Amino acid sequence: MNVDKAMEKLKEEGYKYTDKRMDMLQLFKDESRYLAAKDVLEALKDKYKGLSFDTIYRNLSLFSDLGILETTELAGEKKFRFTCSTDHHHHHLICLECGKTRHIDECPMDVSPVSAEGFAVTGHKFEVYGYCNECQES
Amino acid sequence: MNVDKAMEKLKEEGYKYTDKRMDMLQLFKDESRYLAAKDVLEALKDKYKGLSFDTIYRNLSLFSDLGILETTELAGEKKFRFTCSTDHHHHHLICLECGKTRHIDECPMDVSPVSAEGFAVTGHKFEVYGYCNECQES
DNA sequence: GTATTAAATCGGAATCATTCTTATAAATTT
DNA sequence: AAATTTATAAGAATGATTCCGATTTAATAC
Repeated sequence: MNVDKAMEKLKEEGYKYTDKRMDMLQLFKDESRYLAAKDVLEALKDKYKGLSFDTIYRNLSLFSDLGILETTELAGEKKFRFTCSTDHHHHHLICLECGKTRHIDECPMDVSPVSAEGFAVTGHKFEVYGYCNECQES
Repeated sequence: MNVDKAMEKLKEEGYKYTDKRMDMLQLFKDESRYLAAKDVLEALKDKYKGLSFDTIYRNLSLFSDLGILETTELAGEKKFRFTCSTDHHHHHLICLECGKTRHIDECPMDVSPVSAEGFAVTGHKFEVYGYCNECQES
């Protein structure tokens, strides 16, 4: 996934081109880590002085619906990152400080599938937490 | 873990005996599933008319600090359940409707440990979601 | 290039879960 | 029973997120 592809996808689906959307996507591209809504506001508020949370949340949720962003919930906050280009299902090692990630290729559901009689499995979450190089120092 | 042991633990640690704590613990014992603060309030509000969220949250957090309750975060809510009696590390299959659980004995971190150079791992989360028998019907 | 239309944005209010504060009440100790 | 310490109620405060009405803007039709 990259910015151009994402903007194309928006167009295909009948959504409009706006500078704010473009800049939001560029931000996720540049950062390539999990960001919260407030991080996005922080990054763009200088360029767009009246930028509202509503706009950010609306677009984050749109991007995530279109598969442009991946999402997780960490410490009571929704976090978003550019969908990884690796097209196969995978998980992440996540820095609790800055949101930076590393891939985990092996999915526990493949290695030893979980199932239970009468229980309809619909999804799973596997995340490993810690602190990245840079964040350990501070 | 059971109600009596939990109340003993409270006493050992210098906390006071109150009917509300006892009833909260009994509730978790009876339900044996993940409950949110509002579920606890709902269950006890008839017996204790002025029961406040503060009391519930304070006690939930105390119980969880003492290892009496396990906790997870689901759909933006903190959820709590009686700590499983199996004393070894394990995970859960969780019903998204009612919070009922099944054990998953195998931990993905044992099967194929995740590590990464320069990344200090501090924890992980593995949960499988779905719908239990009863909740599938409705 | 202007008019039309549908979608996007702003600004602030509303909501929801959770935490904090201060005064009062209850449990434990003496 | 009095003194001490912890627990509680009630409501205010907080933080993240969503909703709403009015306005603006992008895409499309003319």
